[in-house]
Amino acid sequence: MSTRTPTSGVFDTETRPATGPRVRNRVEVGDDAPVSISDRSTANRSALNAPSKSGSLGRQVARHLRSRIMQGEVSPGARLPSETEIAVDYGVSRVTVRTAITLLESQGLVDVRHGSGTFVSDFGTEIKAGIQELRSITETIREMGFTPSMERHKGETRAASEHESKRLDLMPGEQVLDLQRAVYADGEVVAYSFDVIPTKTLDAQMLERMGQGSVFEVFETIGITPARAMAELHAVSSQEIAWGPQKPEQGLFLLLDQVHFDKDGKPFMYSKSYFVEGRFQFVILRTR
Amino acid sequence: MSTRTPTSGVFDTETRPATGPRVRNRVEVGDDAPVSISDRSTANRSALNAPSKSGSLGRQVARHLRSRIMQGEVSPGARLPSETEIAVDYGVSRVTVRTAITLLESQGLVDVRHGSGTFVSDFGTEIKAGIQELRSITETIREMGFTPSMERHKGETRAASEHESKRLDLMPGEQVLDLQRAVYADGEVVAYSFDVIPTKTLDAQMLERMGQGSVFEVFETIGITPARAMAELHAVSSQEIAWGPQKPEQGLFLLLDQVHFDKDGKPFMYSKSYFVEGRFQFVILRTR
DNA sequence: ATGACGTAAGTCGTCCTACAACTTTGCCTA
DNA sequence: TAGGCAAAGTTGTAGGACGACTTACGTCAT
Repeated sequence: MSTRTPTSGVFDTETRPATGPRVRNRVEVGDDAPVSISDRSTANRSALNAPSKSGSLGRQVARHLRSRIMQGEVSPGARLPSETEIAVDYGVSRVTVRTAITLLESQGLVDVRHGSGTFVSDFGTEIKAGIQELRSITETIREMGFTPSMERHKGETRAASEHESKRLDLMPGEQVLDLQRAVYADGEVVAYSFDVIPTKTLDAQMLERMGQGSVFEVFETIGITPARAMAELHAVSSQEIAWGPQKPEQGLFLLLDQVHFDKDGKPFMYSKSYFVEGRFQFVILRTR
Repeated sequence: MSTRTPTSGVFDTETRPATGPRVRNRVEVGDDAPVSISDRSTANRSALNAPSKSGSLGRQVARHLRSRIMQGEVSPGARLPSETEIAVDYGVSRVTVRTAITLLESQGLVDVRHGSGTFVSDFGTEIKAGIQELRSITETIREMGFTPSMERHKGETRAASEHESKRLDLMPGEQVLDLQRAVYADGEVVAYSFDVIPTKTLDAQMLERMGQGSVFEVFETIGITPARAMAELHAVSSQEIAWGPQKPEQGLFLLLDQVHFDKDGKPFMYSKSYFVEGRFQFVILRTR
């Protein structure tokens, strides 16, 4: 056996913080001969069924490992089980585990050291507000522990401008939904959002719902899944952007100018998000 | 043989745009038995020696593939050679090629489709100024096709401020090198760089060289390799930042406020880079 | 001639086994 | 006690094999 006894079982580390009750998943695999050293073996194979059905096996494992790390099952700086252990745990090959870990490493979440092990990055868990991960503003606000809300300032259909139709790959003069909203976190305005959405793929009912809740939720109901976004960053100083009683005095914003693409590479939304400087912290983990 | 003849040899694709003269790398390996079907075999194995000596083999291959893609050897949307072909070409195993491609995929540079092939992302090549990849400003400028240059405005040692010593994990009052420089691209100022470097790990000679060329090159000579940077983004409007004849009038900047860490997680530099709004395009590819 | 279908080839995804390179620990020796 | 050596553990790379998926092409019935 190990002479170092670093981490023995299924993600329990010596420096583990107070974690919630470990959910033991029933083993319902049954295809390969179970190694079954004791109870704790191929325990997480079944866990890959639930919400992470999509994508390759490696991606599924990556997603699952990621959520476990984010939930604090392993404290930053602590070592993960060896690749072999994880492979046995999930009932997959070591190759699959490696692709998963490579993915996590490229996201800056873990730190792989040759001959030593894979460690949870010291920052890793802080990057929740990171830009590079594609998630909606409200989602990000919620993850940061605030309560997000929206106020619709404008919502009408009009012809797309030349610039917009170029970005969205539209014919000139095509109709778009012009959505202007203020984004709040705990009642304080943090951003002004200007979204432009082609109406050709939407019916009247959809148009109405767009104004209300999360835009992305509506897209999901019609089978459009955001896969990528091409974003530009700019500093903007202007009095023409904000409105309302909480309009910031100095008019200084960080602009996220981006086009959203679905999984087929088709653009489906063009949005300009003006973040009030100082109210919203953008953190990026840059890696080699 | 292939009945489809998609791409045959070493990265030549049917839809390739007008690329510059293909630089054929001399084969100067000599350690492993050359397969040598003709000229075009294990051609790129040697290419991994030159500037990309560091990191695992997979990373080296990734770096090399990346530069080839960036140079336009394959046009966006076109297919890369199969993993097997690339493996033979570089004289490495398919496993290594896969880790390389996984890396490129996570950076949004390529798009892997099961059963079909690996394709260069439509955006991919536009991300040259991407933030998430950790590279020096001068390096980025050079990759964009401009000629970078620097002008040192200030370079003196002083005691670290409280804020700086907190970021750099220093004792209060410790000495730091305060470096203030203007960054030019083709003679036009694009950024103002404020770097703070603890002097305890540097001797007098190093301090002098810091002001001259690339800061990162000096760090490399003393064995410090930048591995990560934790960056914050801000919009700044101020007249106190720039200097010189090209000082921008409106004083609007995009601030990249970042701490650099080496591979051991130790901070070794704190820098504020003020990019003149409009002169430098920040593009981020956001992925799920 | 044309359209649907099956087939075959190509490519990525996963698995297995083995070994090399590296790191850490701990014991052994001088 | 200090130094070095050996062993065990871990990640990196290799080679071969097969499954899953995609695409092009030829065949066959209409």
